Amino acid sequence: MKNLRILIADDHALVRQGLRSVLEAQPGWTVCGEAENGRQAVKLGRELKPDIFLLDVTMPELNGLDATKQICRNRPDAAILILTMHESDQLCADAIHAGARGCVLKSDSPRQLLAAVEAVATGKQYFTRLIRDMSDGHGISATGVARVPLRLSAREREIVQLLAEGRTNKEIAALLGIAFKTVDAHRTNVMRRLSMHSTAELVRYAVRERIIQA
Amino acid sequence: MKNLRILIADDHALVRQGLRSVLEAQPGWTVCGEAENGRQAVKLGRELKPDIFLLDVTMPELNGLDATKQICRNRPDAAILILTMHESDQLCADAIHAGARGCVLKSDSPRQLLAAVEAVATGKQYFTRLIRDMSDGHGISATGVARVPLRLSAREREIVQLLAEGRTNKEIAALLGIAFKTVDAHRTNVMRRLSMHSTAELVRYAVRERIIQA
DNA sequence: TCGCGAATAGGGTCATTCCCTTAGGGGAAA
DNA sequence: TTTCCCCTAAGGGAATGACCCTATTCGCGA
Repeated sequence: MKNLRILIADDHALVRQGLRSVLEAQPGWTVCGEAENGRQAVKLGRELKPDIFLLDVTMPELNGLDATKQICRNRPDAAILILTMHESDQLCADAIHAGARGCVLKSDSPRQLLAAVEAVATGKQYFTRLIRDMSDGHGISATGVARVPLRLSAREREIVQLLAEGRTNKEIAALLGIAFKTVDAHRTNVMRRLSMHSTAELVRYAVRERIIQA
Repeated sequence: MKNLRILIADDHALVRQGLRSVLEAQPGWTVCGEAENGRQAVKLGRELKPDIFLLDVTMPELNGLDATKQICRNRPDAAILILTMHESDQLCADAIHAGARGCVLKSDSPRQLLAAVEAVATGKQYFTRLIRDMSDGHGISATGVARVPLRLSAREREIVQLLAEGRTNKEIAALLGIAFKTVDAHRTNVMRRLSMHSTAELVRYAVRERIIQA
């Protein structure tokens, strides 16, 4: 692996320290700067011209996604890796749209972070989503490289919302004027696609994806 | 400074790595174990008997404050330092009440973390923010009508957390080493007191009350 | 035109939730 | 000591959810 200069941005100093210690353990890799918000990251990016940007999503003043957009305008070839606490399909989609090449979780292992940095440095994409059972084969490969973030159809979204609001299949069927079994089918489909096994997980998904408010 | 053995608990691997690199840079200090949730921290604490516990607040299965209470029962002399993302007077008060000796923010500098560890190791307290005077009334509404705060007991909160994480009564019973019917009783009690009628509502409650993260 | 996927509907089976009642022991507070 | 709350536990029963199937209709786009 060639030499790499990396800029890290996270509002938590202790997290920055963790990232630095993981990244600088690789020969040839250096953390050329630290930012504690998105605005600082954009500014330092112009000055230091790093090879890689590693940006936390939630930062004061300017968040990671908006920072990504600005950095992409300044430096279209920049390799930007988004760092997030919660896994979210919507976030992955937003990150791609903003111009990021990848997405890593704070709960991922140092090894996964290194793999992600190496991937985006060589022009590839890297998304550490859990590997999901997607029968169309357009899902996520075993290497963690994603093609298409998972999306729900409008109907599925509607039903997930009602489920997450605490309604039963039967109530939803009555509300929507469809059969109980149809509601059950939608629920089953969604849960299988998302690799979930309980209502609780579905509710948390709905909150994460802003389908409902907690 | 004498030798110190430290146990760290945080659900984010990259944060653990950061804490480790900061702590182990001190001569004589070692991180003797890592836990990714509160339950694991309690278990490892019994086995490894560390001098210091460094516990994140928000963790799956068992949060840092409830873990603190359990560790204090096992090892009354343990020095427990709470790690949190958001600064909050209420949290500091809760941490003291649970038995912690200090509170550090993830946005604090490595230097502050080291100072905090050194303080609690020598029997002192360390809080990065002052604690608000908590003498003002609790449980009485503005109209003067005594209101039951609908607070959950520690055991109930523990079970609500596990339920909201998607576990079944049976799984929780196995995890806590109690009877399935006891878990069911706790769940039923909580839901009746909170006027809830479904798991979904319970999950949303848990998210609102920050018992779990979405 | 053909194929695909979404939405609809119905079949069955087994596990789980939800709600009721009752009850003993322990600890804290009065 | 007595009272009260919490944790523990159990039995029973109705309702619901979780997870398998297959199948038809419809609209969109290759």
